[in-house]
Amino acid sequence: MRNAFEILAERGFLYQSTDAAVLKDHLYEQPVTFYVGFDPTADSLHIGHLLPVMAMRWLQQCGHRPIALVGGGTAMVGDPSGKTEARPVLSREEIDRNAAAIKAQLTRFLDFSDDRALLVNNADWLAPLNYIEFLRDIGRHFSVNRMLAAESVKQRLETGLSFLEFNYMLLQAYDFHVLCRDENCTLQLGGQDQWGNIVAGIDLTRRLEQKDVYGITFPLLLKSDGEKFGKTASGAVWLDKTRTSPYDYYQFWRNAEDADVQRLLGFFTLLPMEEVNRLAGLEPPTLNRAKEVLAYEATALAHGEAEAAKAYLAAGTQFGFADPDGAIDTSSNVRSVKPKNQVADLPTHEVAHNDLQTGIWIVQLLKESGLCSSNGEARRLIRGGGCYVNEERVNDEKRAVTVDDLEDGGIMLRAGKKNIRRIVVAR
RNA sequence: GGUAGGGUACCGAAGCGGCCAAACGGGGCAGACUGUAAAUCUGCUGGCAAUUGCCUUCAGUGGUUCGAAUCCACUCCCUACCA
Repeated sequence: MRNAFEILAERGFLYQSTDAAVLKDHLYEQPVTFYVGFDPTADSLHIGHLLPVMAMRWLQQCGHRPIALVGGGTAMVGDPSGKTEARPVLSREEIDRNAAAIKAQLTRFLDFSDDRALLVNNADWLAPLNYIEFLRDIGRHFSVNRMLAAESVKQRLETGLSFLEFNYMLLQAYDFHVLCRDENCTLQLGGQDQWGNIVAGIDLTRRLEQKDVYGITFPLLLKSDGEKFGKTASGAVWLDKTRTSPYDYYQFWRNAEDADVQRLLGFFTLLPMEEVNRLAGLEPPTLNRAKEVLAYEATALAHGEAEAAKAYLAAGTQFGFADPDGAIDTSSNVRSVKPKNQVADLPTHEVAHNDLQTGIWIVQLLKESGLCSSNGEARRLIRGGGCYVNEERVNDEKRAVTVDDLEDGGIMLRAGKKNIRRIVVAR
């Protein structure tokens, strides 16, 4: 079996790590238990969480055991770092509910059977902590001088940070120690901003357990132009299909920029790197095939092959297929999904037959179908020439959509180039 | 606790009694161009109604005024220096 460390390195997951040679050996010698922290602030993961999840998947596939740690304890005190708007303080019930939902999503990526992966909540050990004991047993091991030297703290020092925020490092370090003690966890992974906390955890664990433990950070995922990744007009891209439909999820990946394709294939698909490099090296127009593969594979991981195929066909019917003849070789199953002559399986919006009979005001329909968030926005869209009914531009803000617009049992409503709803009559 | 400076729309940042739904930049959306890409150019960017209108918004509360984001009082929060 190939070494997990090599796989992560080759796919671009490694930003920093503790001594690479030692860590590599460590991952060679035995199955290793490792952990990644997640904030239970919502009942769904989004694309921003996906990089660690994929890394966990690779590690698990190499025989190692993942622990997903939900930061219930830290969520109970709120987030100090967002000084403009503090993260809401969550109750234990909310956290438990969110944790359960997150676990359900992780199940698509990780195998939780027979304790091959764990989900833990740090509230279990953080909440009962006694301040005096914590100071005595844990606080004594931390040097404020060293903490101040940490890059993350240095930056915050410019704008100021509260004592609570300053303490996050101790709490996270404590997490690592607990997991090492109770689950023999010897590796922590996290975003590149977590480096200081991870190192703190390593130091603490070494002192308290006399054990060597390790850390890895991931690169910060940005678009090639330096913009934040994973945000769209309508906010975050969620893994929950009721928040982000599989079609929209597919489209998010399909709309990747040229310059990002290689990295994204490495991170978010399971294709071998030779193939990733080959696909990413395709000449510009056919490079779109690589984006289709990316979108298909990523959607298949999150929602299953059937949903991925549906999204692929729907999007392709709408915008065209990059490689209809299958000339480009790929190991992805997308190659066996053949375009059929059928009504594209687009996100739909139902309307009552009566309403359609009398006619539905286009502005209202745009809003109700979720394409626009207000009537004003819908009007602006129409004024800007971005609204289409059945591929015909709408110029009249007063237009009504009626039964006469039905084609093949539905009405195509489009906002801009890429946002489509198929309006159907509710039965 | 003291002193000084701040809190403006998604973000940054002007405005400092009426012409302010609030300059400018970024972001976002749309149009053109394209490859469902990038870059570029153009328009839009609080809500409701819609040919001149109404409503909500400039940390919060209360006041002065015909009229406040702009003045006053108190409260909350942030930043810096001092203790």
